Amino acid sequence: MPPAKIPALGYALLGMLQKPSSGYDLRKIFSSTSMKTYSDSPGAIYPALRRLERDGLIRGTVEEGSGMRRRQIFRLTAKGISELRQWIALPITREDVGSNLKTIMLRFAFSETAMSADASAALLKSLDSALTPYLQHLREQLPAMMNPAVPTSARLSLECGIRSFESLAEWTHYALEIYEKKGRRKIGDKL
Amino acid sequence: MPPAKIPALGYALLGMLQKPSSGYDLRKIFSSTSMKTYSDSPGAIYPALRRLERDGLIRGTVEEGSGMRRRQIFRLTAKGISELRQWIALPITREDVGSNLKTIMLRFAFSETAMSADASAALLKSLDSALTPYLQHLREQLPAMMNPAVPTSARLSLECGIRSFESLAEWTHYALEIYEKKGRRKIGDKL
DNA sequence: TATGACATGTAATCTGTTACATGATTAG
DNA sequence: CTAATCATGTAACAGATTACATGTCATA
Repeated sequence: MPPAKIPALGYALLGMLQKPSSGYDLRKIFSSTSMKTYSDSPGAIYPALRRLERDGLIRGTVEEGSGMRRRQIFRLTAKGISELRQWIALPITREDVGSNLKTIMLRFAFSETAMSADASAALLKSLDSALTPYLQHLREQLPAMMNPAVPTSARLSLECGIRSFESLAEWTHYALEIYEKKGRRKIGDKL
Repeated sequence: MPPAKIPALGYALLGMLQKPSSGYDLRKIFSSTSMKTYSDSPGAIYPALRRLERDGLIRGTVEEGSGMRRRQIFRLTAKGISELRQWIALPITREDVGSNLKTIMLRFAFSETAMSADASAALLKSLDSALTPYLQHLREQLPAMMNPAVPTSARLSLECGIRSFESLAEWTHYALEIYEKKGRRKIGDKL
């Protein structure tokens, strides 16, 4: 079996399955949070779960509690955990920042429980490195937009992008500080 | 023919076709800008153009310049222009802010040329109205994340979202100010 | 016991991705 | 002339959306 390409929805499911859940549980969580971007329709989630099970990344067991409705609980297999970790730890490129930001944030959100606080901090550093050249690239496009022939709304759209990535860079530094403090506290505890 | 659902890629093409272009031109623009989110592969763009033509929203004419390669130039039809305008002017809901932000920004970027500066300002006001309750909803989730059982990375992800929407709200006000200044200047010119 | 919410799914359709194919034109 | 690039596409496939289908359990 070659590595098998898993779409974003699949990884979102893997990440959520760090806590064993039924398809219905997952759907509820997806539709009530921003994860609904990855789809919250049964026609997407159930087939995706079946594919993950087919590929040996999760395993479902039918729960037979007395007086309970039939529910199938899915759990990560060892293979599923390692696939999830490998996906989280993927290096972040300039292109990712532009097109897969949501996925990057999802990886970060999962990183601490699936791996460690150190892995979370490493992801943030990787993001910061990708962010710097990306922001520079955006800023370089600004002078061309100052041409009066370019409509104001097009220039403002670019400015919106620049601001949002600046804000993301600030958050990255803020988040890194928190992990650094945590690290120091942990060392302090040992003394 | 019922209104015919047009996917995001279709609207992105309609917007870009405010300037008549060939499929190849469009592909180049898409792959060199952030529009690549809507796909830059020929297998998506050419079929999408054909669908738009089938629905009477654009019309292609083969260009026969001497010593030029065969190129088909697509233009918006009257129906295409009105479909584009109607899409741009769609009201913005709280849900849109969470899941279709990219599309909203695309609509804004097109708004001034396809409609007017007034329409751009109206879109910004609509965005601002949707943003306020959405931000409130995000902020309400924060206390639950302060529970030490919740991993830091999950809380930080939420904070990232809050910050990015705060920054978007600031940009909205900044952009609105610019349109208001423009409006005053226009009135001043008439005096 | 009937109504509605729970839990799971399927089928038709559409769109996008990937990878390949084709001819025409320009550069070396 | 031949290699690259321009400009246009096609075919096979995977995945998502929408809408519907099924049975189970709680409650009124």
